[in-house]
Amino acid sequence: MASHGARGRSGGRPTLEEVAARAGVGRGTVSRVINGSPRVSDATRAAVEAAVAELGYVPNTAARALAANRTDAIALVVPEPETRFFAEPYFSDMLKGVGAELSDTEMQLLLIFAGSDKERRRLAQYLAAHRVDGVLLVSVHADDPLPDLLAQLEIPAVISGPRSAAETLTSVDSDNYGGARSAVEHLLGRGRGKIAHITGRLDVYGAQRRVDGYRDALGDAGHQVDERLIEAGDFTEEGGARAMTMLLERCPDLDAVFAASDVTAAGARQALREAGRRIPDDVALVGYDDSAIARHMDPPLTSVRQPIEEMGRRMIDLLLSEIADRRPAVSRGLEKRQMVLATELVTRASS
Amino acid sequence: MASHGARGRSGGRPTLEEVAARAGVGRGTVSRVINGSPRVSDATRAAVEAAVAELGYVPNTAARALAANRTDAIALVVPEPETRFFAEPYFSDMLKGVGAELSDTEMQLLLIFAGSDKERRRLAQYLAAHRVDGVLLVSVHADDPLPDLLAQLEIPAVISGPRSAAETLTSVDSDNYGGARSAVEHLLGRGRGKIAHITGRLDVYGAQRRVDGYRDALGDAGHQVDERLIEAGDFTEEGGARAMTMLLERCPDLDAVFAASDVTAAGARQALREAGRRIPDDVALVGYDDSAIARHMDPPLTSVRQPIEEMGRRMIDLLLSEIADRRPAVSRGLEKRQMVLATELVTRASS
DNA sequence: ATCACCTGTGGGAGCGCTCCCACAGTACCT
DNA sequence: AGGTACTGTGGGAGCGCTCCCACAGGTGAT
Repeated sequence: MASHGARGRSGGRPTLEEVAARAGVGRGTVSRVINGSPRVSDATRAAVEAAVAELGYVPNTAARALAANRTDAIALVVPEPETRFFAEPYFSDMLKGVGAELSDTEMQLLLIFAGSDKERRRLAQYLAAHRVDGVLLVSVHADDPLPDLLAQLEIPAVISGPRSAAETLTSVDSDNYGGARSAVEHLLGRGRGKIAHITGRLDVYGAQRRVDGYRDALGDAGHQVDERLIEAGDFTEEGGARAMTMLLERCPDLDAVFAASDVTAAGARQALREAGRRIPDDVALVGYDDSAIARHMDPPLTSVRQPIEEMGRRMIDLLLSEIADRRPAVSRGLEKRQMVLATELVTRASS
Repeated sequence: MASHGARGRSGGRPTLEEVAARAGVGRGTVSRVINGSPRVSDATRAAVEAAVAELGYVPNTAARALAANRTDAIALVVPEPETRFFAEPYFSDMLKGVGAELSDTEMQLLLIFAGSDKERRRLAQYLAAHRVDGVLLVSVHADDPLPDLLAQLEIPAVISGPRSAAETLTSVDSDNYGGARSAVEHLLGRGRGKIAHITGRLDVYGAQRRVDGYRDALGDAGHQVDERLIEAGDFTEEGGARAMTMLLERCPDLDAVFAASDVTAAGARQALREAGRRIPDDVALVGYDDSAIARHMDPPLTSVRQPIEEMGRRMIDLLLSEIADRRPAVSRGLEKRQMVLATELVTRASS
């Protein structure tokens, strides 16, 4: 009831027109002020700002979007079935970075799930309707058609984790190669000689890069890479346990394992226990992600930490600049659009 | 280039007007069809649908929002500094539920962080501008002004975790009282007699309810509640360790601990180890949340699982029905608007 | 004085929808 | 025959902005 009374005054929230009347200026001038145009005299600007404050004016997004043909919104597209992405710390950390970087802009963040076919069709409609100014893509598989759709629709997009070395989209990634190297070098430095590697899903580019880092770290240290010490995992605990079992069978004398994720390491630990190997006395173990699991494992797990929050921030930076570039029709050309951020090895009792 | 050719035809994406022309009907009729109005003949409907399909028409959200004064968007407001919420499994599970329930509606999901003051001011503006049709509120403290703001603006809202027994907002919660009871009853059933409780932050209503459940479970089993066996924690690992240390000092003969969260239990486990107590032989341990930590703890932790994904789904259900209720001006009155979902005890080796 | 060219400003047109009034057509009463 | 009451449809008005053209008034060159 109270609200009805309040609305009665002028029929709801103040409009730009009412602000103009109050400030004694035209509609165009108010628009210029709230959009930060420099072509307004100081006196006028002050008058408009006062009127805005007095009326508590807030621009109507829908009207603005309709008139200006932009949405001031970006979408974070999440491939839901990919539970790996939802796992701690990835998703929450990235969201923190994204949120932080977005907080001093006017941009909205839309969360879109693209797991099921139905959801994907809906997403395609969204994009076709240009309901967002830009898209953040995470955890995309090599054969996903989404990036091409985005390119075709000319929608600015940034991908986290490029699909391959030849990624065409702007991308942000952590240094999987360097991270793997640092893990292996750490183990070598601890005097370990027979270091095994349980890989991630090899259709994920980052997992491949970790294998590359593993190989090169060994090679550069003068070790011959023993293919029998490499076993494919899939980022899951079961996969880690399975791989570890096979490795122990093949090479009972291994003295260290570098796993492509903490969850994988947890599975490996299980298998090692069951085989009666002590960690780190018999076998040193290193994981990847520095998740809660690593901190709480027994013994606590040495792990490679990715700057995920920072990645989220950088993705927003790049996306916003792509959006800005596109607005004045002429793109600013080919800058360096593949960003790689350093990782950090967090040493704990497992190695 | 291809896309430019396609756009050239009529200057961009097809509009409702173009669909109308193509189908040989008026604008209003097309609007009725795409909004599912029953007042359209079957023949006309078919013609319009054909035209929509041929042109690949997708309604312009901005125009619709402007004309209809609704946004078809809801906001999930996240109090960011509250890292507890971001922790696994809470956030990701809830998001899964929310996403699933939203996937067969036209609603968009906006993620809004309301951590810093700046972000909160921005949020207030959002809400004042009615840029969303409804709000999902999670992890709200007793003294948060946000719920009142929402009520004042008459924006439909659903809260997860009521602020008190007298919560006025529609809420969805898990049965904290029952969950705690089941944990304590389980320990009693295992023959434990001196069961301690490390609480959560007591300014969180759910934490209070867990204390209530703990007390009543003991009382109903004919045990006198020993106040010295209750120690306040804060949902953190350090808090759990601190509380455990104090409990051991005060009551060295305790034989079980019910912790208000898995993280708290992890801290308690640390303190128990350092005091030389074996789990579960000397002291049984039960946590709350059934997080990754519980599964990977050594020994694996018995824990109370909350149906968080289900909570997300129910929140959306309730919110959508509130939004729908509000549309035809007359509210459908006071149904049961406080929903409580059952928990489940997951038994593992720690108890 | 005339012209050119700035800066600052007002306001019309139009973005693509929804809402609602008007009205033709049909059906069924009195 | 005239009334009343539907159903289905067309299209004007208007949502609150941005864009852009027009124009007033100032400044400095010719």
